[in-house]
Amino acid sequence: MALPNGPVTASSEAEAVLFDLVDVYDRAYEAAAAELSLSPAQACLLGRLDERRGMSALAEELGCDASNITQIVARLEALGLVTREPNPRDRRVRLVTRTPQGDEINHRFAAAFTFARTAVERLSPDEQNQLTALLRKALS
Amino acid sequence: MALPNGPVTASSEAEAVLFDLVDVYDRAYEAAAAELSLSPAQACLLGRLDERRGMSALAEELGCDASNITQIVARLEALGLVTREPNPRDRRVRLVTRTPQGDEINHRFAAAFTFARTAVERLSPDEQNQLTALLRKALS
DNA sequence: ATAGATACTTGAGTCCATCAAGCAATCGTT
DNA sequence: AACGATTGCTTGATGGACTCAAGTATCTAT
Repeated sequence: MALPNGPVTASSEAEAVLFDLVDVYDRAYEAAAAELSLSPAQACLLGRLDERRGMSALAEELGCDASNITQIVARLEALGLVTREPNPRDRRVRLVTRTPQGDEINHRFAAAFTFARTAVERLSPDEQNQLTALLRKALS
Repeated sequence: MALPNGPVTASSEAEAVLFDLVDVYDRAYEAAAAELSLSPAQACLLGRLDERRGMSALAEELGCDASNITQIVARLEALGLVTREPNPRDRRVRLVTRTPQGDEINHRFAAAFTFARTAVERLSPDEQNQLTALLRKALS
């Protein structure tokens, strides 16, 4: 389990609840990945492959170094969840695609990561809209 | 930068905003730590030392293995931010304490991690209460 | 006094992450 | 068409976080 990203001292109740949320969310994500023997990074990457993508596109999207993607994709490939095919239109690019097995695992991961969904579902539709509006404002 | 913990597909707008929040929060935490040349785990641990604690207390509080704490504390000690003193009442225990320098760094980290604070401050007091209530309900 | 629990460390192994260096393919310019 | 620069990716090295298994020292309970 990754250590939580807690504030040193919360300056308000809202801030404390925010921290709780982030912590529980991250742990739930990690736990869901672990159920399928994936690391969070692997689960994340697998989830971004609804369309095939080049490695640098993934690196940019995920905000990390390309060589990091190389490693993670290599492990996913070794697990049979992903393939790397050359792009005929630009032979520098290697297109990453989920295998059928990768689709299956990705689907099961989506089912296992219930946290965000069930949290939202504890709220009425009205409350969901309020929450969305408040968070959007807080994030702006 | 750690890869984000995004849901495979968001089932609602609220869920998508939740994910955004977590992602931005985590990145801000990491960036604040990086400003002080700390890893997120180091910043987190340093923040838990307002009172001195034994290693296993820290491990339990943070939800990880004791040997992980040993390592992180060793690095913080090498940086001069923390000391390990034997507990005279139980010589198995090694009490971890922030040094004055550790206090200073911890204080600067708290100042650097503005994300949660400023996000909350974009809301009126009323809205802050609403948000707190909604998140509490969602987390229950 | 001894057996068992507790606190911590060490060592080995995996993964994530970053940086520097390198190769191959493409692009832009002339 | 050819050259240099850029782009896409990989490799190798390094470091931190994390886990597990094994080990030592101390404490507790009987």
